[in-house]
Amino acid sequence: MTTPKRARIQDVAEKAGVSTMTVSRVLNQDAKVSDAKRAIVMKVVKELNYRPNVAARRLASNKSFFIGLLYFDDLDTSYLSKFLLRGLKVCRSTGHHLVVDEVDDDIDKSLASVKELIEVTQVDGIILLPPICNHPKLLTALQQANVSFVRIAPDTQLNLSPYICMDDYQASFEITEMLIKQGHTKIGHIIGNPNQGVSRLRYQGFLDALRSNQINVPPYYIEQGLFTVDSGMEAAKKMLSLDDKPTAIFAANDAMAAGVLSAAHMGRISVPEELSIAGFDDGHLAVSVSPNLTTVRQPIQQMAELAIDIIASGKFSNLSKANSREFRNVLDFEIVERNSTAPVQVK
Amino acid sequence: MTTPKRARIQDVAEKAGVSTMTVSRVLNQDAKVSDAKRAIVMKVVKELNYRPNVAARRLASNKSFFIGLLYFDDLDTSYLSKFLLRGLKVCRSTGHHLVVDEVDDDIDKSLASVKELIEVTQVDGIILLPPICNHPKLLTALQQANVSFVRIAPDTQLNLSPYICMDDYQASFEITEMLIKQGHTKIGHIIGNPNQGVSRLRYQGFLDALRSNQINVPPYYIEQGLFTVDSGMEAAKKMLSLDDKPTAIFAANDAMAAGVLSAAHMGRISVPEELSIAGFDDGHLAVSVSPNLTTVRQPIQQMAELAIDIIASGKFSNLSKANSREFRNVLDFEIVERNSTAPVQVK
DNA sequence: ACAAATACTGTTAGCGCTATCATTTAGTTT
DNA sequence: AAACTAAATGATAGCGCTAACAGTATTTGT
Repeated sequence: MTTPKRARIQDVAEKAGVSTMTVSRVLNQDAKVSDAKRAIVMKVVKELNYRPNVAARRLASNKSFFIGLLYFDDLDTSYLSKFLLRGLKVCRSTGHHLVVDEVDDDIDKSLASVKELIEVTQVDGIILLPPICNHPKLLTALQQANVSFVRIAPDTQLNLSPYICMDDYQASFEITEMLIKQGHTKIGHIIGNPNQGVSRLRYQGFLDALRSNQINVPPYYIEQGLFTVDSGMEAAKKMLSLDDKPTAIFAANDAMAAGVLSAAHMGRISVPEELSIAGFDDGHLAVSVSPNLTTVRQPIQQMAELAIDIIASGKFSNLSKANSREFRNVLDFEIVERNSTAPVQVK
Repeated sequence: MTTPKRARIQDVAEKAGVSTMTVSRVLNQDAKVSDAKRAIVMKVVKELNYRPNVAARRLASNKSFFIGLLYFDDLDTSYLSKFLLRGLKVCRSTGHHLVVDEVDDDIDKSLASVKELIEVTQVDGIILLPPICNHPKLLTALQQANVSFVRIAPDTQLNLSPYICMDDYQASFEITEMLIKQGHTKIGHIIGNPNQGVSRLRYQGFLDALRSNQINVPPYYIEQGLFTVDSGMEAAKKMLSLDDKPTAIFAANDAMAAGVLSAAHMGRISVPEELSIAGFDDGHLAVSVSPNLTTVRQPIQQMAELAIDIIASGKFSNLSKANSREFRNVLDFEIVERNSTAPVQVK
């Protein structure tokens, strides 16, 4: 019965012929270690398959190793779960612990809950998902509590904290151009919830793609939506009841695109033959409807990794300078072509 | 600048006039404490707003306070995220930490990953979501590793571990009866993935509801599906191309019901006027399609709470006896009526 | 009434790691 | 080369909690 006891820092220290502190320093990226010792320590760590005991480290260092994750209650579960799962995975490797909390419209109650969370868990930092990453009261509260935070896809006060986003404008531009390349000129757009900045960016990208291709669309090809399935359906119903129907509709997210699809079904309009539909997000809804949606894939997992890395590595102090390279992180997106779009049918 | 330092166990002990061990015992539900001392300790804990330091507790008790959560990669994200979010919430209150891992078809690789997880994190227990809670190799591996585990909705080897489920048969029976009460007699059913036991149970509930209402349906009203949107659509296409169409279709999950809906749209069949559709699960898909689906709500959150409680409380030793009350947990479901079902139209 | 079992409470010694400060070594200056 | 500074390393003392055992009070049995 050989119980393969876990190696402790002392075992590593002894085998490497150094003190435990030196091992600790190597493991914590402390600069003050000679390259020679660093190398041998690393070697022994590998050999012994040593992994620091998180609890001991936490106890001794008085850091919580907790990271808060705040999201708004109407956030798409697909977005959330992608972020969460990757986040949990990264946390596992760094020994951190995600503390997830929901924020809702009752802002006072939510603020209280967030404060409680901070106090109880002593989080090392907080990640704010959209759209609450723009909530002024919340941001103020976090600053007052003196907690570091990283925001995902914020659209206001960009100098307030490090943030991670993708280029919504560019993605929107490109997916619109894709429709144009397929021969579409009558392209409609359903704008997202006006409370969220991305709606504006996506709308702008759409407009600019049209302009740079010398295409004009009439005002009734533009509808205001709310990022919900229903709002997309309503908007599409209007457009599709026109005599001069669009041949393609680009909705600012997948949920609204799904709504467009429903409207098309009801109106006996076949997709993609008579109408191409493009969405945005690539959540799981995109492949749950038929036909599957052409859409923009957001790099959610990468965002999660980066966000946690920023907090976990404690890069915050240097990041306060809003100009640091790591302060603004703009990640790449990907356009996913599926069956809801096709070249215009020539009659 | 009064930094409201966190109270330690010693502060509580002193104020309560007892030793730290007594406080510890009270906090850890140890029986051997007099009611009088227990009461005063509790009182002081409240007064001081004392919360045990998780790291210290973990270090001293040599328990990991980690709980593993294993899921299969094609599990509906809505199911997963519901479970996860509630689980994380409960964990926060108990000081535990969820470690989530995905299992896929490559069973050997997955087993290795699970073993690694167990070794690295020293989990106190593992929660298995369906359908992997039935995987023989995995179960064997866990037993060999001597890890406690709780299964959610298992359908084989029920004596192997504590489990939590709902009465799929009964729910299926009731939702079918609901259709019958609405006047439907031509009711179709799409069976779920035959690899998952719940498919059988739901099918059986459907059949028995018909039988107990003296309704007969022809064999071509029953189709085999795979729990996917596509399989539901294909199955529905067949049924809806019959001369003698059903007036209602009950699909064994929401994804297939969404497929039925797509098929109906394509076939220009209006829902619910000409066809009622019922699903099962009440994931977020149920309200993303139009019309929203009538379905069965699974008590996922409750399952998560219970599962974690079982592991966190370490009730395992006594639970080994398969007959213990806490071993088998069957929770209540709820039938959610939405707009995809309606009384039969009289012609 | 006294031994023996039982119920309760306290004492002590770490758990594995890092902060802090003391010490040693290497590098510079004059 | 002595005197000083800076860099690298080590020794020590906990972090806050619980396991293990040692008591002390209470109850039970005979």
